[in-house]
Amino acid sequence: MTLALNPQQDAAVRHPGGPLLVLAGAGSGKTRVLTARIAHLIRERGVAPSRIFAVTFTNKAAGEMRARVAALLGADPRGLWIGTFHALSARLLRREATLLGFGPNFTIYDQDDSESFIKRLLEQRGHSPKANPPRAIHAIISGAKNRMLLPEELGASADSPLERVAAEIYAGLGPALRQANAMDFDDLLLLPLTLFAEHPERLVYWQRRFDHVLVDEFQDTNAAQYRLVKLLASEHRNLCVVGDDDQAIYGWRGADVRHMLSFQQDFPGATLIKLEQNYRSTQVILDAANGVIAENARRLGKTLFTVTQGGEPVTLLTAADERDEAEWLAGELGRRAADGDVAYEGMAVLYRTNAQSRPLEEAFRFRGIPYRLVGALSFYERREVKDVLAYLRLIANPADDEAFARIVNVPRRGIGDASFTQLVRAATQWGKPLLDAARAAERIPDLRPNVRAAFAGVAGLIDELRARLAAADPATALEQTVAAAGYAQYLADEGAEGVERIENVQELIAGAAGWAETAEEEDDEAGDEAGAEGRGGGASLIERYLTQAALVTSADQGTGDATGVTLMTVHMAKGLEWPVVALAGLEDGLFPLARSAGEPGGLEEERRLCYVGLTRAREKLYLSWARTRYRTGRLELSEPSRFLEALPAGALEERSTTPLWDRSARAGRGGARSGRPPRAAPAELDWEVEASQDAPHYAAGERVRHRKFGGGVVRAVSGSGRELKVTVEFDDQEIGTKQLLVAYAGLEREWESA
DNA sequence: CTTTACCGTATTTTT
DNA sequence: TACGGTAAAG
Ligand SMILES: Nc1ncnc2c1ncn2[C@@H]1O[C@H](COP(=O)(O)OP(=O)(O)OP(=O)(O)O)[C@@H](O)[C@H]1O
Repeated sequence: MTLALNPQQDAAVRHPGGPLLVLAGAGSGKTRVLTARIAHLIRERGVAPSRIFAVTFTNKAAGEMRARVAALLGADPRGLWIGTFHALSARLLRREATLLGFGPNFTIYDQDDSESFIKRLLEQRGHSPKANPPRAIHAIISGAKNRMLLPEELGASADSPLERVAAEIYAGLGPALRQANAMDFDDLLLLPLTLFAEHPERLVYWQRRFDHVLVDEFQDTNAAQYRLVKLLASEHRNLCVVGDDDQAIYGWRGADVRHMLSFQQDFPGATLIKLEQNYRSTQVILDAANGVIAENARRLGKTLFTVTQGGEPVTLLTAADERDEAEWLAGELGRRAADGDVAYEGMAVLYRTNAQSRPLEEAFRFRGIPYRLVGALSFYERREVKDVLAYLRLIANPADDEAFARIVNVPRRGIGDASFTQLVRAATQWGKPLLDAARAAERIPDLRPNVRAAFAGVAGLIDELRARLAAADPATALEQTVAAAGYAQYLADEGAEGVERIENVQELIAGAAGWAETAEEEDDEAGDEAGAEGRGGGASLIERYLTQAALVTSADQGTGDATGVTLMTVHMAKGLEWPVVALAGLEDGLFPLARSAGEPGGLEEERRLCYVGLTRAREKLYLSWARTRYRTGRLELSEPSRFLEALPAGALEERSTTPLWDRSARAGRGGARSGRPPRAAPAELDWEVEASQDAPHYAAGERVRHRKFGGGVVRAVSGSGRELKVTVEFDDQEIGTKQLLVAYAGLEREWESA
């Protein structure tokens, strides 16, 4: 099997060696090139899979690329190192942990773990978590780590009290994590660099360990990541990176597009290949995307063409509110599916923020349209899943204080804050992990006997589980743990919600069993490496399972089985494609999101994000915005996104859910040039016309009906034109009396609807 | 120590 | 609106 390639793609795939930068726009086949190149290296150039280090943006992308390489080769590329930076670093660090003062069984702390770890650190150091939200502290520390700043450097540049505290906590965080034998996400990227700096011979080893390094989505590489691949490739210089500066959307996380420029300086003589043919989208879609991105000033400059001329016009929908928007999209996608040209699996609705998913879900459910929500919450972030995994973590790593803190009183054992604080005090004093302190609870002063027994009981439970299950497979270990801890009973006591949680735990166990089946195949490879690296045995199955669980995100899940229309943020859609794509919530303030547009370079990043969203579509693109939207419980009035102004008028088809708001109805008025998005018309005039048509006649005492609040009586009228407000006393006592803007409230006179 | 109730704050995006 | 964290009560 082979992949069709154009000459430029082919040149990149067959590039003999040395630094190679593939710079290309959306849908030009960058990922395809990377895949084909890996297969080419293995098959045509005789490179052993285990000597290739390939970085993808998500675990899912890694899995897919691996599968495609396997299909091209006709055999699984056993031993291939492919994964995200975090996953690959973790794998490397498992083999090098001892040199860095960690055990090979270290735990990986996710954001939740890190935040609550920081919270305990704050409390220990007498800082109030209220005045210093752990979330904010963690964000500051993480930002510093991403910029590769040391605690002292952060402290020196701190100009707010919060930053000062963050610097102090940062200084204590490293040692504390080391004591817990744990690393956070940022450490995974930084510690390999530390290793190489402190142990140059290990750098040499790893430089010789791989012959080729490849990086996908290079534009979203941060400083530590870039440094890592630079170091790994600095001897053989076989570094192939592919990226698109217009799709750099993780600047807020420390990624820096400028690496695309420095690449050619860091690797003099690097080959540059540009791919200019887009194979994904119709001309119409490409024109729309190009129109938007053209407004960015800071670009490397690329051209992009397609042979798929024409195409369906882009539909721009104006909706009254977010429910209206969702209902229209659901109806439209349903209609399209019924027509039979595209299945639900070939459709996606993308949006800027996760909060926007709710009305969409409701609309899809209402119409019975299957959908697949790729949410903010990963399965592994659910409370019950984290609880059970915390037990497993303690089995693997008894020093994992965060895990211990999590389960010490779960299920309830009568251990409260006061007792726990005593335990922490003792552990700190002894310089021991919490589990050790609990085991020695009889030596802790000022504890009630039952609490003492409870501590000893947890410690005994963990010890017993570890003795019995340390070498077991993850599914068995989880199952036995849940049984021994009485966790299922604990959930069952929570009632209806607990039942769902129990199901999730069962799903976790089933998932672990499935994971072990695929993981065992990689096992011989791990054995080989253990020999090659001269470190006895690789990570245990449980350790590897936990690593995977910590690094798997929501984007990686919901892969196969549950099918339907995909709902996800634009960020998570990077690298994906569907025949039909809807980009929803295109309102100023939401997309571009006001908060990020305010930051330096923020608006351009928002625009790139929009470009990413638009270029996910192959055949048909819907864009939509809502005049009003509930945000944080408050009703917001919106203007269409400024990005819509950049759309070429030619192939735009405008729709509106409300005839009154249909611009064609007002087309006769001067000033509204045809084909321009609504924002181009003077907003002031629009609103006045609408308000005067819609709501001239309200009077006190009149019965009205609100789509959300139900029926009520008008008590007062104030303002005029677009400011016209009515005070309505609703029948529902819970709702009470509200003042509403007539222009937006969607009020009806009750007799009209009756 | 546990449960409940209320209040304040928060939603940007994710490894 | 909704969750999480805190305060007060049981
Ligand atoms: N030479 C080719 N012939 C046919 N189809 C191709 C060719 N190259 C790429 N494609 C198709 O174009 C689409 C986009 O390819 P791919 O995902 O590799 O692009 P990309 O540059 O990584 O895109 P993006 O940057 O937007 O994620 C895929 O459906 C792929 O199969």
